Amino acid sequence: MKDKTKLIQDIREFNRFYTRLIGLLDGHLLDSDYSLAEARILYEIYVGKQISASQIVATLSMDKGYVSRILKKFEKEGLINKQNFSTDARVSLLALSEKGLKVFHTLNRASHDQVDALIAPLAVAKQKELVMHMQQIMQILNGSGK
Amino acid sequence: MKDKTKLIQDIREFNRFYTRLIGLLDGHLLDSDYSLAEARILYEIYVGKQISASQIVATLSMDKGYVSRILKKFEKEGLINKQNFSTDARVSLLALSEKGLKVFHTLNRASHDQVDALIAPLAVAKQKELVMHMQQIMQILNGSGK
DNA sequence: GCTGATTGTTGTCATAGGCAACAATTTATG
DNA sequence: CATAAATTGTTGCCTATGACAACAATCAGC
Repeated sequence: MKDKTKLIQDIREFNRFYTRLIGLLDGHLLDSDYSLAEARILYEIYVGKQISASQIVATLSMDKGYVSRILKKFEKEGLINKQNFSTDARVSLLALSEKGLKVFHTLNRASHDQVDALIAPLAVAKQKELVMHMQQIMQILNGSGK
Repeated sequence: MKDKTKLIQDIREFNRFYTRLIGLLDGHLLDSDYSLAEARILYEIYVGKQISASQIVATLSMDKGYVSRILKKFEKEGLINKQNFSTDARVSLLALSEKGLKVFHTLNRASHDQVDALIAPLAVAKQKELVMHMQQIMQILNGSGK
């Protein structure tokens, strides 16, 4: 069982590597008016279509007070619409407004371009290999690539 | 060139996946007395053996004022030793003290155990596959797996 | 020797974001 | 059915995070 330690060390090396990479991507991205947390929440609302605050809290592992404040800000800026959830009066279902969609697309484009620049130097075959490895990792770690 | 967009989307999905994963690992880890930034700096000093503050700033992409303060705290707590660098009076070379090593090993062990728990459910063959994919990704992205 | 770059320190400040108390509601349990 | 326990979301409070700029000391190049 000695080389289990080696495996773990290798994984942690990758974690450090990817922490740095994501840090660079996210960091440069944030010349926008929105924080990383805000961008992630915006993304969750976008894909969730009709999503509750507690779902966002769960999937992003964020503090519910923090999320509540950000959502309030979004609402004040007119980025989201709230809608009552039929069977539970405590929850509202959130969706992006037109303006919210515009902001999302702006951030989305910037993030897209970041990744584009990252893989631009690679041959297309390498790019495909890269994605394949990523999907394999997701599949191994949680049993689903999607 | 339509499927370059698809590739980029897949990469970004992996980035979100791994952001969440690292967030969970790091988050749970921080029941310690040290912040994530402090742990990362401690790690850099550990592997760098004799490392300067500016090197830490460069490799971790952190603000130099921020790093300076953390190093001052480390020094006050007796975690590191400073040593004059022969050919440049501005820089000090940093190394972990005995106490610093102890703290590092504590954090290191906790981080190790986190990863251990993560891969524990997997068959050994799957664990090896996982590491292989990670190393491939590092190699593709920066031309070196180490 | 002077000018510009580099290393590190410090002051200042905005914000991020955790924690706990709370009201409103829903669910479970007797 | 009534009461207890759990859940959703809001808010107050507070500390740590971490950016930015000004600065002194030193170093490198012309």
